[in-house]
Amino acid sequence: MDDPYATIGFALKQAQQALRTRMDTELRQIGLTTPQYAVLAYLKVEPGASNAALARQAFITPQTMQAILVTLEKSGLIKRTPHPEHRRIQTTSLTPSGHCAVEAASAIVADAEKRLVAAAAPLDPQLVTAMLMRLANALR
Amino acid sequence: MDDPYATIGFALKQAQQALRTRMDTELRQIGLTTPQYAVLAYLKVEPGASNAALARQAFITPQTMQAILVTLEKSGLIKRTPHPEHRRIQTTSLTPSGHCAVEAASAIVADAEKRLVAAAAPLDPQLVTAMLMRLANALR
DNA sequence: CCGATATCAGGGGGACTGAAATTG
DNA sequence: CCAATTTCAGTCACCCTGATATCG
Repeated sequence: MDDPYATIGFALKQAQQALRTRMDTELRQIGLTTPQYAVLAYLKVEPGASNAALARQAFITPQTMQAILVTLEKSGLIKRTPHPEHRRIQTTSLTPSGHCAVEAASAIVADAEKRLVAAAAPLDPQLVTAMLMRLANALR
Repeated sequence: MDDPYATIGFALKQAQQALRTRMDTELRQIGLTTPQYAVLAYLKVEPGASNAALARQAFITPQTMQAILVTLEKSGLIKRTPHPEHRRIQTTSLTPSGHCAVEAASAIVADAEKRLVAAAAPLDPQLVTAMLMRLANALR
């Protein structure tokens, strides 16, 4: 391993860090962090998800997700209500204000995605996405 | 943007997070974190780099890099000596123990990289690396 | 009793901004 | 005086482990 900077691992880290930094900077204008946006975006598609389910989806511990949800609930972007049948479970969903935030964030995220797609050329974006998913799965 | 999970951005995040989690877990056995390893690996190739130079290379602030270097110096993995001509500048280099740590870490990192290369197939690893660098540059 | 869920408590590494001192 | 470097101080979101309580 002569040059560690010519590896997929390092390039992956730098690309993701650039994305994270950019998104954090832009999303701060509407009071969101990148992980917070990720949760909100998932809740838009899958309303009613539990803390544990959200943690599994994001590959983090339930305790970490719990902290994120507490912050989002304090901000009034989500509401958490006990599950009708399993009262131990808290179902999570977006508030109207939460929907608003996701809407505002989507413009920012779409712009970043557009840059990524352009930079991936001439590779097909879908092919790149599929390849990245294979990378993630290969490490678990 | 109907399904945010079919985007390059999300796939990039998940792939890097999987890599980060795996490397953190494995590197902890030799007392290193991923960012710490990155610094050590860079110092092996470019001995004598300054704090500011390291920060620029990693795209983080000098203050953040400073904290990482302080920890590494306390651990005895690096030594910092004033620059012979510009006494304000601290040149950084690996100690023998630091070289040892990089050596031990390289086996771990090489294993992860091998998995990545395999998962990237049938795409050429060098092509993937180059594409990821383009992604990073497109976001700055 | 066990498994899954939720939550409290504590800690740590990494990232930022702001501000100050030094040096060339 | 200015620019670059280093460093101190403070803050924060994130992620972890451990422990506890509650359901089904």
